[in-house]
Amino acid sequence: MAHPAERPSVRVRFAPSPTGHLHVGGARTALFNWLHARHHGGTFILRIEDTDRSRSTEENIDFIIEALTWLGLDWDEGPPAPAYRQTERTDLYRDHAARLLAAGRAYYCACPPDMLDAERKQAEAKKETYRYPGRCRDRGLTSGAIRLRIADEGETVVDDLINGRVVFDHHQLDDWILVRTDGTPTYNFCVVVDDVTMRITHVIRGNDHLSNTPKQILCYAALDYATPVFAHVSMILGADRSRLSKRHGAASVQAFRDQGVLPEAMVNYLARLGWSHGDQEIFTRDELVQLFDIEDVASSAAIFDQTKLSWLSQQYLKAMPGDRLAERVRPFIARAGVDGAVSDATLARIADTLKERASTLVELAEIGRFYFERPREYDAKASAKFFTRDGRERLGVLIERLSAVPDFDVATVERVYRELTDALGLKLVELAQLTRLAVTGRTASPPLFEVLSILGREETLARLGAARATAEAAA
RNA sequence: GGCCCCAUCGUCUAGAGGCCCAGGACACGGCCCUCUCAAGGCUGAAACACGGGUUCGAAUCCCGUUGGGGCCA
Repeated sequence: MAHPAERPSVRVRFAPSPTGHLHVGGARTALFNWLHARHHGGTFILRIEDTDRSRSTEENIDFIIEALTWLGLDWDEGPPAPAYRQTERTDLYRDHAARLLAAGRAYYCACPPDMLDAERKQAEAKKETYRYPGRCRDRGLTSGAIRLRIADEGETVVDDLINGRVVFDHHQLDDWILVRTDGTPTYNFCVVVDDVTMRITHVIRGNDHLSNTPKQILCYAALDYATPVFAHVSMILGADRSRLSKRHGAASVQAFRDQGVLPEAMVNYLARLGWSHGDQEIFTRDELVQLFDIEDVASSAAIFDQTKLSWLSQQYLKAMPGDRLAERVRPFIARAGVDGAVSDATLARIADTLKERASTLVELAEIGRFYFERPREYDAKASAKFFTRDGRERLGVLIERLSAVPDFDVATVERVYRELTDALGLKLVELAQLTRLAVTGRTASPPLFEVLSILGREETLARLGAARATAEAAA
């Protein structure tokens, strides 16, 4: 039995390339890393793989940081601290290449590209995997590209926490390039050096890197470093089973943030995509941390289902207390071009009536418009039905009664309607729909008495009066 | 093209040889509740890709086929 102290603590990293917004697939990988770290009380590291200078921008780095922050995936090491970007680590790559060279585990290669090209084409024509034949292995060159020397025979095994044992025959591998002739290190080499120097214990990343893993394992060995444990997470696909991209609709974290999906819902959805715990669908963050095990992640690809995300988002909306929801929705009301100048307390009441009718904050702001704006027009079909001579009279009676009532709380307003319904020999629905149309312009809204009470007596009477005028004009 | 990964309802998944003529959730249909719309409750339809093995017994193990995805300066 090993003492806890003897077991190295878990160190994981999320290493995105800042070439755009944070993709939901990347977000899920980040989440799994974060959960793994938090579950084991380990360290979560953010590293920026910005070696692709042409596509990496400062703006994109900010986007990624913003998205991770929004999701609540905090990192223990990483930017803005220095040395967590590949462009700041070039010395490390050079030093490691030099070490490999000195130890004879790597060598310079001066084969001209067109020669290599021709050989590759030839192999392809023969339906074989192209392997660099190792021509420069023992030439003792002192310049050119740097290649890793690997054994011609044998196999390299990736023991993957998600995919199990994956065997690669060395006949499929070759002396790959660590550093290009122009001195720039290749992706696979940077990753190894970074993971090794950051003492990463578990590499949790996308499935698209599984094929690169044997090369990397050989590089760890050449450097005399222990290999980390690997876990390759499947990709997220669009409805047509191709890799999820913008053409499938929203594919980035910020797109969902802008739609007004709650980050809690996003995290929950992403966690459930490929991972599960019995029949449970809704998890608090603490539950996820407690229950998550990388080995329970499914190996098959998953299709991103916006509909289910919406459902989850609504579940979170519904469960959120009005006052907290009010804070969240304010910016979305402003963005909808609505003058939402009401007190926090009123907005909280408003939010409570809206929250089970919307699945995003954008929707919520939209369906709540009527609280802030008087109807500009009335639903045509409904006004034909309700703005009749009878309707006009009933509006008159309502105005009279509601003016006379001592309070304007929900119970009082409801009592007025119940009594009036009885007195006129009507069904509640008839007066309710008439009023709803008058007050909101539509036939669907949150519970009417709540709405009237929130609007207040003055505003209610004004809207009722306007509707009556419209009804008169139409008659 | 070579190599690698994957394959349970439309979708996310449970299922680690008998508990499964396959369970849950989203979406969809019906009913109930109800001042409308929702929400909620009940309920219905819906899947082990195909073909061979192994085994007394396979969704579960093996092989192949098909399909999808990925990697290949």
